[in-house]
Amino acid sequence: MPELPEVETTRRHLAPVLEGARIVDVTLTRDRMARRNTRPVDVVDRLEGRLIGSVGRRGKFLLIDVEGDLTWVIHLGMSGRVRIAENPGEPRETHAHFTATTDRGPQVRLIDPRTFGFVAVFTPDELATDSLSLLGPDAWEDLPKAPTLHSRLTDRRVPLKALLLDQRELAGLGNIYADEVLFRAGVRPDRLAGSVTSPEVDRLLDAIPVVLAAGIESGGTSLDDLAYLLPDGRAGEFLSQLAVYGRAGQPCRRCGSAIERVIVAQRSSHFCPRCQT
DNA sequence: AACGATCCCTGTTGGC
DNA sequence: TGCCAACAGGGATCGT
Repeated sequence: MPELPEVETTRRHLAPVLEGARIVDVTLTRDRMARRNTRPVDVVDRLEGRLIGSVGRRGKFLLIDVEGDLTWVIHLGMSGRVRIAENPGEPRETHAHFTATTDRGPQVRLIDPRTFGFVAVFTPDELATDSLSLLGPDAWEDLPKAPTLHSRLTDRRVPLKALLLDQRELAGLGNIYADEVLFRAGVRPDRLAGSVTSPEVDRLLDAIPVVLAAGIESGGTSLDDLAYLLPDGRAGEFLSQLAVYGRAGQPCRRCGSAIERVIVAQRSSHFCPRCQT
């Protein structure tokens, strides 16, 4: 599941390929992938022939500056990945629904079997009215200070994990890294947000950059063959470092207790019953 | 307003 | 072996 570390890894691969390049051809073979634009054809028309500026990221969204005051948005959803084909002649992958060819040769492809991801090209007005504008601070670049986060938690009756997953509160954490952060902070995912103490807030804010840095350093988490891969086709290597996600029944790496799995906020959640309270 | 539930989509998995 | 229901989940949307 592409989360902040996977999207950041993708961004770092895309930047040298796209920045300063001109898009010479765009193909969209599945309209659903462009559903955020009023007309899917806008994605093609607004990219073709245009010069690309900086490749940025906010939360799990890639935000790419395009000549003409446009913003090219890519979201990977749950099964999306970017593939950089050095030669546009390379056979098109199954589920490669969108391609953009640069004047330098390489081709950027968006592959997404479940099509929960999307690609859009927004004018400033469209960007401002899209739900993108509701995104909270980026968990990597713009992590809030303890008093700010604590004030967002007080009086909230949702499970803490639900709040960590809410992209309007904090942008970037998904199901895997939320579980990993909660383990490192020693807090259960089903704890009510309003019950989190000051020391626990401090531990959460300490844990977030550590977990995200490790994920980025490893190139993200590739769960299986279907899942996320780096734009060069390699697998991310964070899977082997996961403390709790996907480890139900296995011994906690810290205390040896069996990792438990429960449903919180309609998502599978993994935690150590002894290390997390 | 806050919160929970449901839906979208399809490859994979597990039960019979 | 083959069939099929259940499952995975980010985010939008709807109901309470």
